Amino acid sequence: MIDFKKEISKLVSNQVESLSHGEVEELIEIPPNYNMGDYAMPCFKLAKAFRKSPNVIANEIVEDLKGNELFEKIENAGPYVNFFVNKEVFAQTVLEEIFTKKEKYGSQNIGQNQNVVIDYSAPNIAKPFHVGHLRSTVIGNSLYKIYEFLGYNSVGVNHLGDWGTQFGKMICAYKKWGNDEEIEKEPIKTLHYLYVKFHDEAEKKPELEDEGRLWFKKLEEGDEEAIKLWKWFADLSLREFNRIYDLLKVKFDHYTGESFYNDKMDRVVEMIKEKGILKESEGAYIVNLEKYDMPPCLIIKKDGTTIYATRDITAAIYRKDTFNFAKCLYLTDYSQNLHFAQWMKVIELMGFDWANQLEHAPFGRVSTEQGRLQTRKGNVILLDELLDKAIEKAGSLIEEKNPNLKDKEEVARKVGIGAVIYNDLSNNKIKDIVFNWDRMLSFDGETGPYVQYAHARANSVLEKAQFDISADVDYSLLTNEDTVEVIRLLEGFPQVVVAAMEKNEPSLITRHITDLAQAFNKFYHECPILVDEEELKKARLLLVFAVKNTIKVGLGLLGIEAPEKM
RNA sequence: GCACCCGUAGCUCAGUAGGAUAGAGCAGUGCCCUCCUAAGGCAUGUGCCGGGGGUUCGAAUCCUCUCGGGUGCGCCA
Repeated sequence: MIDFKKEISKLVSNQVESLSHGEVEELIEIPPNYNMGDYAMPCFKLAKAFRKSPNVIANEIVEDLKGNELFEKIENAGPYVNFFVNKEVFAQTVLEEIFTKKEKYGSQNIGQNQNVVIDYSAPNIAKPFHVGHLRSTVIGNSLYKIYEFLGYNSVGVNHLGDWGTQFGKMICAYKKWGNDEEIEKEPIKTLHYLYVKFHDEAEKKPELEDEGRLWFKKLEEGDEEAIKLWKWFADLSLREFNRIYDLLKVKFDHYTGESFYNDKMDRVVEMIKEKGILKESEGAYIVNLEKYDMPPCLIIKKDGTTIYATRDITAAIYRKDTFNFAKCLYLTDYSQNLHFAQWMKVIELMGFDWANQLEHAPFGRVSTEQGRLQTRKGNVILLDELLDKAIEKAGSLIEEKNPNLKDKEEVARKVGIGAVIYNDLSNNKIKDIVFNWDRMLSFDGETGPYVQYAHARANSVLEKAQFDISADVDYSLLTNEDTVEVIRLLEGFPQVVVAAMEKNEPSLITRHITDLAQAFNKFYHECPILVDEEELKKARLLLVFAVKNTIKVGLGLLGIEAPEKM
């Protein structure tokens, strides 16, 4: 595949001796408007070195570059040199590449099989799975696929919140008010009700708190009854979580939650102590981080028990030992920024040279118009409810628009879920989200269904054509503006995937395939595909194939399915 | 109080390793289905880019101050 940017750098650096390849490549940009060319090079920065005005320099470069077959025109526009690529060559290089690579278009072996551990989702046992948890789940799932696509070996870890004082409280509440039948019927709802009730009661009778802590102590000491109940709660919760993961098509390689590290923390605390950085303070043990402008990292609480930082440090060491990762990524909301900065600094202070391979990728928080999501106060939007509503809406739209569709239920699931995932992956992840049902269930404009629809349309044309697609077409037929715009977006896709990985930002892909769908819809409207002229039909079908293929790859990287029909 | 993040059109947001006239979608209005899926396309208006100052040939983008919102700051995770 010809890289036009590189070709320009080559040309210019050959002409202008004092400039290297790389230097030129950094200067090249894409003009705000295509009537100014496909690529442009501003000459301001050369003005000083050459002691000439940028306009004169641009003009001279243009004179030197005349007559290159890759470009139909190289023009001087004030201080800019504008490059217009040869559209035929451009179409050929892009479409041949896609036709050859197909579902691998955009993939690369950047990772060289190195392991990347991705820690995502991590819901709390016995608590409802609400829209707040959705973000970590879908962002992590998407990054999992993106890293794989770029040649890494992704390891997905669900670091379940399955340990802590809260489980002592749960057991206590269960012993007092629990009913097995109700729990089996609606596990999380009932368990969560018990948990809330416990807190309400504890406000009146504080001694309940002690009782809860006692049960947690029993749990930590391996008390048979406590363990049995804890395990029961965990199994019930997981069963419900898995229903959601199945709907979302999200998978994990490991479900090693917090409890997994119980017997591994002593050794790590010992290591911190040996390094001489563990200090006693106010009855607890900390690592002082004053030097790094951070509050201390708490390792051991006053009562001798561990805390989540201890578990995170332990888990990181375990993961390094087990997977020898090149990178370990954590997807949580930004309220944990300080926590991650602290314990990662501790890893560094422990002398682990891989500390810089740990990376926290924070995202924004979800709230409702009523304010923050609070499970305890009932201000939650449950994920099952959201997913069900989205699927239901997709279903009724199918009834309305395409009642003869096959596999209606399956398509409704793909479209409904697609809308929800897309919604979460469409903006920069750091932005907060105020949940809004109308927005979430909108299927028009920049939405998942819009992109899926473009894909289904493309597929439909290909099916109707009954034609063996080939890359042996007359590329001079693919040079009108609506067509070229589509090809430009196809061409840009691989770089966007890389950027999405580098910034841990799936939304870059979301935006790009939305633009592609948009350009395709326009092309579809303007340029009839199944025309009588065989050569034109053949050429356009190749383009349609390339679009369908690229949208499908892009959606796949987001964890969104692409129905063939909808 | 200190630290970090966010502030762009009525709403939701792109654009921020400085570059040419700041872009989409939604909402509103008006067109387009004898034509490959109208979940679509086309047209139409809107911007002290929160505000002041600075750096620069050039700032939504960098620096600084300031205002508004969010988050965090020792025994929850």
